[in-house]
This record gives sequence, structure tokens and C-alpha cells, in this order.
Amino acid sequence: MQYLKKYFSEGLIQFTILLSLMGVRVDVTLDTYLTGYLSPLLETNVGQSSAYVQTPVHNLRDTLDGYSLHPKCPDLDSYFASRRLLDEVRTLGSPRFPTRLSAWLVHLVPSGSDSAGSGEARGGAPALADAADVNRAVGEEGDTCASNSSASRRDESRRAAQEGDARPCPSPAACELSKEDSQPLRNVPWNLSQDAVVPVDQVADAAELTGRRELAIRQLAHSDSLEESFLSSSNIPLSQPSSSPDTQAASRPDTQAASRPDTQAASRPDTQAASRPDRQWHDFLSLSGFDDLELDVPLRASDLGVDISSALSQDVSLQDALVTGGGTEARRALRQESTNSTHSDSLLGAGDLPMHLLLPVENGSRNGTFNGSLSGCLDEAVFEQINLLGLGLEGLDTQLLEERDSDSGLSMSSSFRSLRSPSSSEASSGELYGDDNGAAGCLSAAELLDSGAAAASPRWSNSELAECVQHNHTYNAAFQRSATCCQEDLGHAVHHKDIKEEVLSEDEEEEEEEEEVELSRDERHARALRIPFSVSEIVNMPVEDFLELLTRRGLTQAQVALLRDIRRRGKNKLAAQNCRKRKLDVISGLEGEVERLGRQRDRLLRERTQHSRALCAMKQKLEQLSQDLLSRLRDERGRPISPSCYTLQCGSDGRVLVLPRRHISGQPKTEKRRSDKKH
DNA sequence: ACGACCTGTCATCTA
DNA sequence: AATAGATGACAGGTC
Repeated sequence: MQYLKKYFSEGLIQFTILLSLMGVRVDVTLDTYLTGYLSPLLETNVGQSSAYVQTPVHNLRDTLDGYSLHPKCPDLDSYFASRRLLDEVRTLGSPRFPTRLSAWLVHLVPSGSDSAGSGEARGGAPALADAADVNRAVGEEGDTCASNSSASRRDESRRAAQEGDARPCPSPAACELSKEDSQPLRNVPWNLSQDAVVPVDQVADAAELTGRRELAIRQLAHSDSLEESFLSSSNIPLSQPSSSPDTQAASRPDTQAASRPDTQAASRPDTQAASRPDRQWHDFLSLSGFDDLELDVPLRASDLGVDISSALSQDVSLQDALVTGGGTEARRALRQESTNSTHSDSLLGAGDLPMHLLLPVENGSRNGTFNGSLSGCLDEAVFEQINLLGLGLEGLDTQLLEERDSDSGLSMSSSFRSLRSPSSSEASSGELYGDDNGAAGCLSAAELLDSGAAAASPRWSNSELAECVQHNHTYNAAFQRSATCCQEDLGHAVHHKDIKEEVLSEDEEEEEEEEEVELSRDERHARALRIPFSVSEIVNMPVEDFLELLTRRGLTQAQVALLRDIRRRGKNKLAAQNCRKRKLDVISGLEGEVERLGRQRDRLLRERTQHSRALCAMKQKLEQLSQDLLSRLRDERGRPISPSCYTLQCGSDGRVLVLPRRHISGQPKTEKRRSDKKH
């Protein structure tokens, strides 16, 4: 039982990690997990390792699939899905599982671990048969979410894995772990023990190489293989069936004992294979926030001598979390992340997630309020992490903040234009975004500014944080001050020497300045206030989602006002564009109508002229015919009649009458008038 | 320097 | 009541 609990706890940890990596926050608690999912199964399915694995896998997979797509804004998918998923999972109970531990676990084992499993993992060690079966079963049954991801992604992931480089996954959503890719993970011993060889960096590499979602799901599905992996790390040959009765028989009593943390003894008179997991389990419980998480984690991480920098990859992902307070490497990684993701569209990037959780956790630990704040940590951190995602790490600026304060609907063009004016742009650009120190420094201040971290740390109010950046327009100084404040607050030894290392080259600064110049006003404001969405997202998201976003905790009034302004301006801008386009269309349409009518008028005039000519010709011809006819007529005496005294009159019945003009003159006036009109 | 044009924004009205 | 959309008016930038 102990083994099972440990394995599932570690699997859950990794699952939580990887859900975080793929942008979905899940704070499934260990106890909830065990009691809600595993315990009933353990009661009936002990010994059937795959059974109690698959059920939670499928449940979670189905849950994920149910929240996979946002109908209108795919970029927001992860955010809203995580929110809904979090709410749902919350209903399962508390306490929550500290995400920070997840981050720590990923970095726990140095990448240079000279374990045999490392090479095997990269090279793709042969998988255990049962693990492959489970993997196959999971892949066949539950991969509904991958239906739209298709085999091309697998091919892509497969190619990436074959290359063997830890190059970053181009897109977490576009990556998916193939079965072959998941092979190395099966050999990863999911241990927390210090002396255990845990090439977790391989997990991170694999997670970066391939899809986090698939990875997470399959890792959880491979709890049986994790068990085997553990056995391998416990010097138990892998050839031994992990679910052998002996092993289970040895593990169950321990698990029952270990299920009570207070009764856990660091050294138990068990076998070596059992005592190590026991200690590991104890370590895990001591680290996972059940007792005193915040103190143990950094200590053990440091005790392990983990080469954090070695765990960093080019694609700053989960590693960021660990090195947040670590100084240069952390900021370098963060800077790289910020420079790589200049747009806010990179929602829920892999690297951001644990990063945002560290600060509040760290604050809580430093203030001794971690346990108290732990319950709210994830709640706030959910939004915080999203709050910080895709923002880049640009800094705050006094002018921007003041602008924001005064920009709740009225014109602020003057201040904005002053920023863009040539005279001020040179100075302000450097202050704003050009300096990487400022960027990195602003991260520290900005992360604390509006987030729950700031709230969690009584020593850092919003005004103080803003003041760090506002009152000194030389951004280096501002950053240094903020960095110093953060050092004092976070207890991380960040030296100015390290800060200097972060200074970008002039070319890089120029490039960044150019990028910032290209940003719109609202984009700058959004960055300044760390609005976790791009302007287009804010403008185009459905009103329901937007209102939901506004009601989220963690948003300051300034952020809410800015969000509304951005949305209003953005929509009005689009409306103005449409209006002008329509106006131009109307104008062009009217111009076309004018041309058409002009042509029609000309045509009608031409036709009238032609008809008039034809009418005159016919009239003349009629007159000639009448004269000719009348000249041939004779009266009763045989004398020719005078054409001037007679005229021809066509009757309605077609008869032609010869009437004296006198008679014609005596006809009714109306008829005469009509006949006059005809002539 | 000036004017035409474009664009963003605000105010206002309407649905 | 809140929101989106439409539109006139204004201001600044660009050519």
C-alpha cells in the first residue's frame, strides 16, 4: 500500500507537473486522488496494477477532453479549461497539492545523473511489456482529445525524439507524445529520494520534445511502470514483475503504516527495498506541504547539489520555476522566455506555470504563512499564472501607470504621444522596455504588484512596488531597487553582478525597442499592467468570458479599467474601420450610381432625339400621303376637291373618313386639343 | 507650409 | 442597465 501510494503520489505529481506544462492547472490532491480514485480500486483490485491506473486516467482524460476547446478563442482555451477543471477538481475536496513541489520534482535530479537510465531514456530503452500494454491500452482507448491532433503530430514528435535533442517543443498543443516517445519515461524512476537516480530532466526534455498532455496522461497511466522503475532504483531487478505478490506483500503493510504521516519513521526495520521507499515517502510527505513543505524543499534541493543550470533548457519551461529565486540563471531563462514570447498569445506557456507559483509560495514560506496561504495559493495562482503568461517581462513605467490611471475612457493621447514623440521615445523606450535589467527587474516587481503574491506579502504593497519602478525613471536603478527589495523579501541572493550580466547588447536593445515601438498603445498599457491577454483577445473574446475575466480575483481596479478601455477602444476601432469602409463603399456605390444614371440619361436623350426625328419623318410622310390622296378624290359632280378644305380622319374602327375641315373645327375641344397635341 | 488622406479616439445615439 | 454597433467630429500622423 505504501508503495502504491508513493507511486501514485509521484505519478500524480508528475501528472500535475505535466498538466501544468501543457497549460492546464490541476490541483488534485494526493488524498483526494487516493481516496477518490484509488482506494475503492485498491480494495478490489490490489495486484492489478493497470486497473486502478486506468480509471483515473480515463476520468482525467475525459475531463480534459471535455474542456479542451474554447469555441471562439483557442488561445483562451487553456485558461478557461483550467478554471473549469480546477473548479471541478476542487469539488473533490482539499487539501490541495502544492504545485511548487511539482516544480521542484522536475528539477530534483540533475541532468547529469550518470544513471544508466539516462542514456536509455534518451535512446529509447525497451519498454516493459506490461507497461507497453497499458500504454497501448490507454493510447487506444482514451485518446479522444488527440483525434484532431492526428498522426502528423505523432510523426512530428517522433521525429523530434529521434533527433534526440532537447530542443523545445514548438507548441505544446501541437506536440504529442507518441508511444515511442513515452518509452524513455517508463524507465524514469519516479523517486523523491536524494540518493535515488531520477533523471527528471529527461522528463522535462521529453515533455518539451513532445506533447505535455499526452505525456501527462500516459505517465499517469504508467504507474505500473513507475512501480517497476522504482524497483529498479531500489536495486531490484527490473526483470522482476513489479506486481509480483512478493513485492505487493512487502509493500502493503508499509503503505498502511505510511498512510499516517505522523507515524512515519525515517528508518524502519524493514527490508532495504522497503526502507528506502519508506524514507522516500517520508521525504515526499515532508516536502509536499503536508507538514512543512516550504522549508524542506529548498534545503533538499540544495543538499542534493542539483545543478539547476544544467536543468535549464533553451525552451524555458518548468525549469523557470526552480530558478526563479536562483539569480542569474533564472533571469536569463526568463529573459529568454520574454524575448522569445513577445506576444501575449503564448498563453499558458509551459515555462510560466510553476514560475508564478513560486513567488507566492516563497513569500508564504518566508513569512511563515505558507500553510495558511497554501489553500489559497492555487486559487490565486491560477489567475496569477495566467496573469503572467504571455506578458513578456516588460516593466512598468511611471508614465504608463499614470496613463493607465487617467485612462478610464477619456483621451490620453497627449501622454501617449509624448511617449512616441522623438524627444521622449529615446529616453522612454529605454526606460520602458529596452533595458533587459528593467525587464527582468520589472518581473520581480510586476509579478508581485497585482498578483496574489503581493497580497500574500505584507511587505510589498502595490504602491510600494509601483513606486520602485515609478519614481526613478532610470530603469536600471528602479530595477535594482526592486530587485533588492525582492532579494530581501524572497531571500535570494541576487547580486548586481548578476544583474549586469543581464544587460543586453546594444543591438538587442535596439531590436527590443523596435519591437516595442511597433506595439500599440493599448498593448503597451496591457503589458505595463500585466494584462494576461493580448489586445485582440481582449477585444474578440465573448462578452461572457470577458465579464468572467473581470470578476476574477487578482485583478486590480486599474487592470479592470484597462481591460474595459482596451475592449471598448478595440471594438470602436473596428467599428470605425467598418464604418469608414462602409462609407467608402457607399460613396463608391453612389459614384457608380451617378455614372450609371448619367449613362442612362444620355441614352434616353439619344433615344428621344431619334424618336423625334422618326416622328417628324412619319408626319411628313403622312402629310404627303394625305395630300396625294385628297388630290385624287372627286366630289359628287366629278370635280376635284380642294385638299385645303378636306382632311383625312382615321376612325377608331380603322376606317378612314374624308371630312371637311369645317367639320373638324366643330369637333369637341378636347378631341381637337388631342389632335393638336398629336400634330 | 499646406492640404488631402488615414487612423485612432471620443461622444452620442440606437438597437 | 449594460453592451455592441454605428457614426459624426476631432486630432495627430503621414505623404
